[in-house]
Amino acid sequence: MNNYSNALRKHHLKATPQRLEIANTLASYGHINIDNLYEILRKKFNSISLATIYKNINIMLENSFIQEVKIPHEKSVYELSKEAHSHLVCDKCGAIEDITLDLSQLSSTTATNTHFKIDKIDLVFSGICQKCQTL
Amino acid sequence: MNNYSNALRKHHLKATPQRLEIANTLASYGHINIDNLYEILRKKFNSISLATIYKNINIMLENSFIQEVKIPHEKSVYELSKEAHSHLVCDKCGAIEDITLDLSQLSSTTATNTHFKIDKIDLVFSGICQKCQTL
DNA sequence: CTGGGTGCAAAGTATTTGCATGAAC
DNA sequence: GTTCATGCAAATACTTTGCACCCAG
Repeated sequence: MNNYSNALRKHHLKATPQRLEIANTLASYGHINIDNLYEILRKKFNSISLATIYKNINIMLENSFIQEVKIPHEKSVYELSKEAHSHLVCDKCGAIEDITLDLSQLSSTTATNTHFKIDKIDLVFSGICQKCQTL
Repeated sequence: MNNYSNALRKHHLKATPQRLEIANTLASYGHINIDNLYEILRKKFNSISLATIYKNINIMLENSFIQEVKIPHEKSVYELSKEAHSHLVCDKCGAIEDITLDLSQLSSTTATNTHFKIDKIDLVFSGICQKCQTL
């Protein structure tokens, strides 16, 4: 279990026990939505407020400590910031996996064709994971 | 102005004036969120209810007459169903453009590497459109 | 200490539901 | 005629805000 105190402070966030637990939970689950995060944090802090979760998620997003991932037909999930990557979502079990792809070619071709200056690519593959294919 | 009566019926949706106007509005705007759609429809049907908008958007999604597009940091927008394509979003003016890309290579490589059976790809480029670059 | 975070309650916003009426087919 | 859509009002769900108290730095 990593200690995220310094990481939080680097992002101008005080390292409170609630925030450390959010960081640990994101680290161990990979991706999680607000409601699940709240349920998990309640086990450790039985009086934690949903407002605290929202306030922290919002300020962590503003300070780029975490990122939001928008999944088709689902509530947004959140993950710790890391190098750019894409996502795979299983439509059967809901599992979310990260995958690092080289999209530089796609990006530059698209920039040329559209005259957009491209800063970011959000890419989500939906399908059926290996485990669910065999069920 | 296309007539969407038959298209609606093909998707098992009765062709009401409200639905026809939703279809026309989506066609002319390309992409639109719930609130803007409501404001536009109110000009034609001054007593239209927001509940009607929500009910129609939901049933049109279920019947695949329209698709939802999730844009980073924005409310979802909706578009008429058409062949698979990706989106470009301008972070400055909010403009959304369609682009058709051949992602078959990317898709098959990813399927091989992850053992996912991939059904759908949601791809959004964020950046600055040509117009906003010159301002 | 001091600024900022927490928890609670309340407010605000977004979305869905139930039902009576009315329109599509 | 029957089925389903509409509009209204109410209910529910989701998210933010204000404030008193408390903790991290």
